Amino acid sequence: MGYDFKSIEKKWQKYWSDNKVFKVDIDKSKPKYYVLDMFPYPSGAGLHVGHPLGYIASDIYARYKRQKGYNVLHPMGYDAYGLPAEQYAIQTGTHPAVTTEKNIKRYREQLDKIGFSFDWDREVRTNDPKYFKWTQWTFIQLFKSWYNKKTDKAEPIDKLIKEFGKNGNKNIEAATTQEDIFTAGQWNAMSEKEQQDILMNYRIAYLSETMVNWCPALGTVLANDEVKDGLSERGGHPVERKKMKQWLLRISAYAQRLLDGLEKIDWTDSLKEIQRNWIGRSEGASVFFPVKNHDEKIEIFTTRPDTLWGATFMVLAPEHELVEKITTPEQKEKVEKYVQWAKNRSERERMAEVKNVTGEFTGAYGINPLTGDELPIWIADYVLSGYGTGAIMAVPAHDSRDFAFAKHFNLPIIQVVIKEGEEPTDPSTWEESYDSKEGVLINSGFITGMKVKDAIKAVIKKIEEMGIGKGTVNYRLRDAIFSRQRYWGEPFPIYYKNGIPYPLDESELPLELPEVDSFLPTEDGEPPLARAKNWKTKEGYPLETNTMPGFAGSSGYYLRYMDPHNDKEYFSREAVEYWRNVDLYLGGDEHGTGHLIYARFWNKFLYDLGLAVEDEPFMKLINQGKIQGRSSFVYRIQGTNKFVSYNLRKQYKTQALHVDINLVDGDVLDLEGFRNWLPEYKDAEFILEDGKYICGHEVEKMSKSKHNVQNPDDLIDRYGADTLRLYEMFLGPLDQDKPWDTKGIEGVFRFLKRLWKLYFDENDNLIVTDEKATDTELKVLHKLIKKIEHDIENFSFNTGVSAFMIAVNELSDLKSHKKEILEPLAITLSSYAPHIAEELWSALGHENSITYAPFPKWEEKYLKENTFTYPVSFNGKTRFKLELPADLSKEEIEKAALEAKESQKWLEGKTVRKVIVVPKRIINIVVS
RNA sequence: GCCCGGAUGGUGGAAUUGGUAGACACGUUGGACUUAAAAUCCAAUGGCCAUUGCGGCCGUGCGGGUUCAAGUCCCGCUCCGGGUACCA
Repeated sequence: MGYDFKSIEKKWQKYWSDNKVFKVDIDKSKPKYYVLDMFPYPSGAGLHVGHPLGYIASDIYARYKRQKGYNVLHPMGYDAYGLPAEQYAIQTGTHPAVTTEKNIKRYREQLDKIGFSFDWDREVRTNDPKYFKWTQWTFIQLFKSWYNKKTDKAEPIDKLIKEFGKNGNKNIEAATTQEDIFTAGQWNAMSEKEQQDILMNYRIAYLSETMVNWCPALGTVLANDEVKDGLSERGGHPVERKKMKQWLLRISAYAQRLLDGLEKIDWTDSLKEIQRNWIGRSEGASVFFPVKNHDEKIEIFTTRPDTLWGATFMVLAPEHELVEKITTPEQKEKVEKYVQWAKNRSERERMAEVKNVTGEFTGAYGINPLTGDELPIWIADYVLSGYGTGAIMAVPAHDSRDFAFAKHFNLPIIQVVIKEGEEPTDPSTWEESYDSKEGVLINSGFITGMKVKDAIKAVIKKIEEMGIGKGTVNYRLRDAIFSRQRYWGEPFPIYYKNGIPYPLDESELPLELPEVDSFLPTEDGEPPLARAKNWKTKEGYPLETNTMPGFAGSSGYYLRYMDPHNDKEYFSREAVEYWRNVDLYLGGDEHGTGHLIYARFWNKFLYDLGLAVEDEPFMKLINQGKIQGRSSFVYRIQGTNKFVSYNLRKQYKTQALHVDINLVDGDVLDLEGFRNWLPEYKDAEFILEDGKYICGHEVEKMSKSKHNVQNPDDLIDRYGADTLRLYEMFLGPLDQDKPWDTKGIEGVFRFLKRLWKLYFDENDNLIVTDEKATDTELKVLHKLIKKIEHDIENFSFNTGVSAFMIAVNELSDLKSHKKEILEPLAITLSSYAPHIAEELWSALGHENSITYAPFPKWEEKYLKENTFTYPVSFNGKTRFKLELPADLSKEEIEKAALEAKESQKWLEGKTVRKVIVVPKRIINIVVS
């Protein structure tokens, strides 16, 4: 029978599940360790081999940590809301809950076959009312909170209301869109509606009329991170800018904390960089420019206040509120036309035409508050309404965009910064602007001669003294649009009374989705929930018809895992104080600007509320690379049904067609299988080479349409889960993208069969003995333990697998069948290949699972080498090898090397200049 | 454009962080076992030259440099992948 993986894996999977081997509870006698995989969306297509890659790695780590004595929390669940199930519902009428349930079932079956050590008792699903109750609850807290800049945290809105009643808002420093100052008297005199409108400007979850990314094809708005290149990330549909009333989360209030938090977490530099760019902090100054013959002032933002003397014009975003007021009658028509044109352009058009310079003169002039110069005010869509103040001073000499604009419209260019030691030149002859912050100021009043950095500080100080501006920091990070005009998501716990939104009482939660007759928007463009009958509170007030976006449910799930069945609170104090936060988080880096920002924000908010106990949710994060597909191709001679083998294809005019990789074995096509694959190939003819049809191949994305999807079930069927686990790890470094090549899996399968043979003979008799192990055997074992420990801790799983192979090869050569060696070997292997390890463990007479067997300790004494084989080089070139006792001194080594008979040939007629000896490394003899 | 990664045999990849380049596998070739195949085992396998023996030369995308010694460090490129995109 030999290594019968099928029965072994079935047996142990059942054992783990029946005995709840991986169930964990709070155990204060042990240190905790929290290993988490990114929340999967259960898609209808099921898993392909790329999906479990991260799960296998995290599972190895979780199992290893258990053996190192940690109490390991390793849960799994489902991010169950999502567009695919809803799109399917629209097409077929099948309720998304039904589709989702079905997909989850399939997903679970696939996961179970791989032998993961999840504590399934902690499973959560975002569409489960017991779960989303707390998503809704958090939303209510966000609604009832404001961000106090003085304490730098979220605080209850009630406190703010009291303060308004006492002192108005003059003493409040908040993250807010409220600009007008009011007194307590004014506040108390306001109507309920007026008060609520003002509070809305402070709430962290707030309703606002803003420009949104509207995707007509999906019938919903999208968050910034859900739009890529002007198209929706899901489905690739065009996205427009549209002004709509939407729920938003005031994540911008947390921009600085999100930035600072990156310093203390162990993520890859590239991911931190992605987040830093997304947050986009820039320091500069805001300066007020009076408008000639108007009372209005234009506030501009600049990172280069030192270049104020180089400003030659101003530019407003077409949407800027002052455009209408300041435009002169003569320019009115042109300006209106431009504004209209800019407004109607789609996001994609705008982005595609970035290099085209467009704009219009308003006829108005701004006044440079430092120089008194009059600057023509233009509008142009290269200035964005959403960033800074939507207005700039243009310094064409030192900003490439202003430069292009000035060139195009023939506006003056004045140089005010120069590289040290250079002479000024005429900017009108320049090919490009000088944007660098390196340099010295010229033609700039009191800052002339200063270095840029000092000049910036000096100007900020000056404008602050003059009261015409101040140093400010701007962030690119925008508030997150939090409502979707879709059905399949969490309903908002919000109702409207006289048009004013109010949160439901917490006792009303969870608010479940209503039944609807169709999953499409209504005829008047209302979201699907508007179709529901009786979508109102028991008092009869209408409920919010938007639903929450995908990231709502996935932003706090790691906290819920700590205490998933708690129906009184999100999670208990006790649970969060024990589990705290995620120690190791594994997933793809495509979540850099989405989930990973939102979850950090969500966590910080809960931290401010005193619920979360750590202000960063994910301490260490590893991005697993993607597994790419390896596509196979056949070459059809154009216009025929004849296929020519790869190496002969050049002789014909051919067309390369994807062929199902299951019909190809080592690039050789299964001709019969191919003919039966699709009806059109039934009568296919072939031109063979050496009697075979050789296919071409290419590495590309794994996808159904490319017929290169490898699904794990087939491989498990043929080789078993342990082989699959080992092979996925063996493919290469975890964080690198790598192509999938099924061929190599044979190698790890052979390894497991060889391993098996260390324990059993051909007749399945256990051949493990109690004989004392030799030093050589012990060295093999301890070398392995040391290496595996090191590799797991460094997430170098691929080299770990080869270490196992080396050890098993060596033990096979030694014909080693000793328990003293083979028992620790089984434990060491058990995190990688848990099924076979359990089987071996039980064959060795153990009755408990290997899961909690302590990880063996390696000992230095077994690793000692008596001799070392030195590579001896001459002038850096290795010439021969010399075995010497390991404990020789440098001088003795040098002597031995020079005296070795192989050395003579290289020393002949040469002078020894120098001998470099690095003990246990190398000997290098320099001759000339 | 800007910001990150990366480039090592026919293939996936290793290399204790400056110290024997190509571990471990796949593939290929040859051999053993077998009536045969599968499975298994053994051997060879970076390139070129030599092969009568030793052996020699070249070699980690390209060009320079530092060093006794460079895949690894520095400078300058090329190509590939990812992120971002008028963010003032």
